[in-house]
Order: sequence, then structure tokens, then C-alpha cells
Amino acid sequence: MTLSNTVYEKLRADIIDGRFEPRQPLRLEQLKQHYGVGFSPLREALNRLQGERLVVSALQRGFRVSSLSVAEMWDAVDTRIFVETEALRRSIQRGGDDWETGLVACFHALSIIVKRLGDADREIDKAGFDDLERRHRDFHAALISACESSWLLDFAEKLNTETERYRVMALRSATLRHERDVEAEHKAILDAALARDPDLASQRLTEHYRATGHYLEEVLRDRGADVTASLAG
Amino acid sequence: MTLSNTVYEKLRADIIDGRFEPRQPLRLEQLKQHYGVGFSPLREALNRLQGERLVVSALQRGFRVSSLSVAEMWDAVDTRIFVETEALRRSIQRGGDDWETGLVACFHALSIIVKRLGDADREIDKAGFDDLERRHRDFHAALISACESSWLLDFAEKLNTETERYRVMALRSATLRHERDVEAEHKAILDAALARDPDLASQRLTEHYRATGHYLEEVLRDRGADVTASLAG
DNA sequence: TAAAGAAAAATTTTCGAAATTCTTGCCACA
DNA sequence: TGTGGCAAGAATTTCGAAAATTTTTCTTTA
Repeated sequence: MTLSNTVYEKLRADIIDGRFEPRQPLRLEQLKQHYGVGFSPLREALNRLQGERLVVSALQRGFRVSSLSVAEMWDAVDTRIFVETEALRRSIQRGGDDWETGLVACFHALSIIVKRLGDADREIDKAGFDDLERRHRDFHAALISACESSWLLDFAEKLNTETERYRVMALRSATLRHERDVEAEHKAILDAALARDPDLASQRLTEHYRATGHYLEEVLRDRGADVTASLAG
Repeated sequence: MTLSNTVYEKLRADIIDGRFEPRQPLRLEQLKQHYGVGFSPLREALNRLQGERLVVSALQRGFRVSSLSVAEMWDAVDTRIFVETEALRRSIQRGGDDWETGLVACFHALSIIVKRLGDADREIDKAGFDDLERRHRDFHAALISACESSWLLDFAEKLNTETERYRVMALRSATLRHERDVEAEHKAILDAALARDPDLASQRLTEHYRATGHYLEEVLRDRGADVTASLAG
């Protein structure tokens, strides 16, 4: 592993996990101290993150964390639905035994985590959230993994990253408790996919993402004061 | 303009225009000489180009120009059709007077170039090709410009860049003359868009890109020897 | 002769200083 | 009082040397 790659992954995780505020300027001297590396790997990492729209840069004025807003969230969610429903249809059409097997495995791994976090009334820790997010990402990735288009997979991954920022924010604020049975939604998508019903599977995936979108919108509006403040700045 | 940006644009243009072979390693010392800049702006540019899939990098082994192949071309073309037909539908639905006006203007500017290049029997020069490519890109960008999704526009631009590499390659080899009336295809798309017929416009855009895809496939197979050779390496 | 290992060469990666550019605060002046 | 401009400070950007890594070449050994 090169330093450049390491600091790229750390910066990426720190932005997604909200350890930098949206629109916050990323001062190089400060990052240099924080990550203990020189300018070169830092700037390389920031240039890569720019391509994922996690940071934006202005000429001669360095980098800042990109913004969050209701409108941008819906653009990402709607585009994600558009891309992933197509990728799901193709996977259902083209996926073989390995695809089905991987899908069932990912769903089960996700169920285990969901049950573990749901049963306990104790406060859920950082590691628990990370596990949940990872399993969740793996399940959705498995659904579309047999689509045989590197571009669709590429776009889906970028959009997942973008929406993950909002999901993490929602989990952290945790003022709202959503009354959804997310487990059941996943099960419904899985069943439709295994039944090789592209229309039903797409419809259920769409509803799943839409419901998340509405929830995220609520959370965003609840903490609207500070978010819009950081947007206006 | 920073050096980093300048060298990014130059490298980008040089890769798209085929002045580096697919899969060719990009040696930093060599690029340093060629562009007359230091390591830092070069590496920043290469890291950005990696995000556009124009170059690939292996750990501790530097960067190389990404490959070209029939399969990758069709993935890019099909995904482009998928993304742009949706963006076109939304533009047709949402676009106002400014959108229509811009569209007509871009089509006319493109027609001028096409006629100029078509009338003259003389050899078409580099500047002529560049003009044609620019006007062509502007017309297709104008079609989808009112879709109101920054993600769809982002993806469309990336896919246009990717397919542009193949188009430039085809123009340079110029062994085949395609018997298409590209001008008429553009006119047909324009008319359907102005008539606010999303289905017809999408269908015509799809046929336009598919026809280009088939033409590119022919050219690729014609010069298959060297392309597959560079792919095997 | 072929394989393994070590030295040399080539290349990438990283660092910190230097150059450039932007921002801030101050002062002169209308 | 308000405005323009200049100097000081802060930040980004760039460079070339040094460190780390990979590739090539040469030698030794079975």
C-alpha cells in the first residue's frame, strides 16, 4: 500500500462518516498534521476524491468538502434508482447459480447483523454501524453484480457512496426513528430477484430507495438550520 | 490556470486523440520532459484521469493508458444510450424556450461544419476534425442539458469522453467510409425533440448511437491486429 | 544449460523548501 | 465616513532531491 492510497481511503471514510462538515475547507497544513504525511500524497488523494464528488476544488483556493442538500440527495437517490433497477434487470436475466448463491449469502449476513442490532436495546456502537453499512452495501452490490456492465457498476458505486453520506448523517443525528421494517423490504427484493421477476424486483428496489429518500429528507429538514447554514456560507 | 490543470487538459486531449497507444505505460520522466512540468502536477493530473478511466494505475508501478476493445466500446455505447435517452426524455419534458433555442443554435453550428467538411474534397485537417468533434459534442450536450440532474449530466459526459476515443481512432484510420447521412440523423433527433415526442426522440438517438457503434466495431475489427496485440500485452 | 540470487539500473513515490497566489488588515486620501 | 491600494500574512502550488520499490542484468551454482 502506498501512502497516497492509505490517505485516500482515510480521507474518504472521514468525509463519508461526517468527521468533516459539508463545505468545510480542507487546509493542507492541517491535514498534513492529522494524517502525518507530506503534501504529495494528500494532493493526490484530494484529486481522486474530486472525481467522486466528495470534495470540490477552486482554482488556487484549495479543496473543500462538498455540500449536502435535499435537492442533491434526491438527485442522487433518483439516479441511483434509475441505474440500479436497470442493472438489477440485467442481473436477473444473466445471473447464474453463483449470482443466486452470493445473493442469498449476502442477505443472510445482513440479516444476522440486523437482528443483532435490533434485539439489543443497548446503544449501538461505531463498529456495529460500520458492520451494518458494509453488509448493506454488499447485499445491494450482490443484487446487481451480474449485470455485465462495468459502467453501470461504476455509477452505482459512486451513487452509493454519495447516498451513504446522508445515511450516516441520519444515523448520527438519530432524532427520528423510522417505522420501517427494512429487513422485510430486503427480503421482498431478494424473493423477487430469485423468482426472476424483473418488474417486481425493480419496483420493490425503487420503493426501498424512495422510502429511504423520504426518511433522509425528514432528517435533513429537522436539522435544517445547521445544514442550510453550511450551505449558504 | 494552474500547471496541474493545464497538464491535465493536455494529457487528456493527447490520450483521447490517440497520441499515446492504448495500454502504453506513461513514464513520469518522459512526461516531465514532454510537458515541461515537475512531478507534482503530473501525478495530480494522472490521478484525476484515473477517475475518468482514461488511465489505470497499478500499485508502485505507475500509470498506463487504458485499453480499447470491442466489448468495452459496446458497454460504453449501450450505457450511453441508457443514460442519454433518459436525460433526453427529461429535457423534453422540462426544457423551456432557452433549451429549444440553444438546441437549434447548436444544430445549426454543427450543420455549418458538416457542410464545409463535406463539400470540400480536400484532405480534412486536424483543426477541422477538432471543430467537428466540438460542435458534435455541443449538440448532444444541448439535447440533454435541461434534464435537471447533475448526475446524469456527469455520467453522460464521462461516456462521451470514453466513446470519443473510439471515434477519433476511427477518423484517423479512415480505411472505411461509412455510408450514413449523419446530418439527417441529427435533424431527425432535433425534430422529434422540438415536437416534444420523447419516445420518438429516444428511439432516434438510440439508432444514431447504435449505428455509430456498428461502424466503430467494423473499424476496430479491421485494425484488429494491432489493437488486440496491444490488448494482449 | 537452467535456475537462483545478488547487484545495478530504472521507476515510482514521498518529502520539505521555495515560488506563486490569495486573503486580511492597515493606512492614506478624498 | 468610506474607499482604494499596499504591505504582511496565510495558503496553495510547484520543484527537485531523496527514499522506497520494482525491473533488469549479471554472476554463481547445481
